[in-house]
Amino acid sequence: MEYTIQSLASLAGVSTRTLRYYDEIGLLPPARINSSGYRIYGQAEVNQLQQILFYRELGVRLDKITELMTAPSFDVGKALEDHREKLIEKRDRLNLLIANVEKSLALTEGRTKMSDKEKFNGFKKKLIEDNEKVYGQEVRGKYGDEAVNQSNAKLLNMSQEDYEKVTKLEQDIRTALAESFLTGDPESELAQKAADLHKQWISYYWPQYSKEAHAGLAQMYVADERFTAYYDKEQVGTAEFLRDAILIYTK
Amino acid sequence: MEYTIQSLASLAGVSTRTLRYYDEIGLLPPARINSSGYRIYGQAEVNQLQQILFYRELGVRLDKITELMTAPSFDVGKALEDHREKLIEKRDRLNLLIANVEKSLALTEGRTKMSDKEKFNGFKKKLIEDNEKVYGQEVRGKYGDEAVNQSNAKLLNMSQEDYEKVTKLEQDIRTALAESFLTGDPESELAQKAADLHKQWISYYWPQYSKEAHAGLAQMYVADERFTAYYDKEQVGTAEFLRDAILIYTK
DNA sequence: TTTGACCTTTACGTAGCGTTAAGGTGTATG
DNA sequence: CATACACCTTAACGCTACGTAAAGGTCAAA
Repeated sequence: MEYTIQSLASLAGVSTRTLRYYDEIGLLPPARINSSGYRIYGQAEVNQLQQILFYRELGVRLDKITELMTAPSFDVGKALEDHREKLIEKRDRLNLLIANVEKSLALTEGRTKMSDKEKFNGFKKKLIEDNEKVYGQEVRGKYGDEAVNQSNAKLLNMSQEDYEKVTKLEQDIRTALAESFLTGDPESELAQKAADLHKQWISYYWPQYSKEAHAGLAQMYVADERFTAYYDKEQVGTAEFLRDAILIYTK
Repeated sequence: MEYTIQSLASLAGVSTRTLRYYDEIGLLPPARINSSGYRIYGQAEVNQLQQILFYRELGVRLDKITELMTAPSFDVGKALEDHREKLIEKRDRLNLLIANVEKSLALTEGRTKMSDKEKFNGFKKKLIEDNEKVYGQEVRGKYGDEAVNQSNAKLLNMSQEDYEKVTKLEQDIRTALAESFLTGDPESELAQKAADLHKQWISYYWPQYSKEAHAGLAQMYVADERFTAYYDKEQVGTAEFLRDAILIYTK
């Protein structure tokens, strides 16, 4: 299949000016020039353009792309794998930004607090600076990075202060629960304190607190074995006890 | 908290040149100038800068940003919601690109075929062209409040029949989730199906279903490591993916 | 008092095109 | 046949969002 400049441009979603410019700088010369001086592109150019657009999407400068693609060691398969990795990183960054915007929304509604540092989560793009390392060199970390990335994402989104509070709340809940469980009375002051702590705790994670949802979660603490196992770890029956305390609390 | 130009720059991950330029074009003048002529930024400027960076991330031109943010009708909450929407669109585009690169990889290995048109999937960005529509206009569809489900409270004790249904639902969710995760797109039909199945599932436990509570639970799926561990057991990132799917589902 | 990390303004440079302008080519239609 | 019209060409200037000096004030610590 052969393409004129416009047909290739509209195929790829770029302007004809862009294609002429890429020709001008030697990044993507057409396969041939016909008798009227028209640029004619072929299959190889289609594939090269795709490569170029991947690099461009990742913020690589055009002269760098030229350098990379004209190198004798250029390996399409390897390049594609690099693209994949970088695109996933970029998506992760976007996920951070989305988490950021969501927390900022909660902030405007007074549902949470946010440190100034948090407000710029996801914006700092070492990504582009790192392009040289990634595309210039061979070595890269393994896929384990992704797991680390994602687990960090949730912590990053929480200020250090918040994180400490949440951790302390978890501890307090466990203590209050263990003690009040001994009384056997979910209406007792201590059991209700545990329920209240629990409310505070979920308030860190939920966009807005409601009694119904809290009660619903309590039901699930018994229905869902994941929870049951967690709460009953020390003492069988604790999950059920907490559920009862919360049901009373939210009544 | 007050910031000098450099402290704000490093906080936000931009250059001091950028901040001076933003001052120069009237996009972000400092809160005040001290006796030595230094720019001093305050809390309001921190928040404005965050807004600016969101717009910039989405490819909005600086003069347009100035125009938007100095308008008397500018509403931070509304802007943030727009950001969220556009960021999600951008992430969707990235997911397309990732799918594209993966298919291209398969192509180089001779495992598949690919039309020239497919090769540019995800590159065409109507995104930026649409910015005016999204940011230029005021009116946005307000998501209509769904009539509250006034059904009776669910009984904790399930019938044998219910139990089987619930067990099957759990299995279905896992399957739908695992499959849709591969697409990487929480808006995909399959991912939304998973979210719907999840709704049915919690409806067995909750006294009444509400979108807010559902969304809240979704948040917790990422925030609470018990859930995260459960969903990420087979595939890291699944909890996050489910959260995104539910957040879209409940929007 | 000197160092060195800050800050200032001014000004020129740049990447990656967008946008005319002035003109040639190809073909379908009156 | 001509003429309209959608294509193509080169040339050249313009633009955005800064990067990068250069030349010089400010300020806390040594």
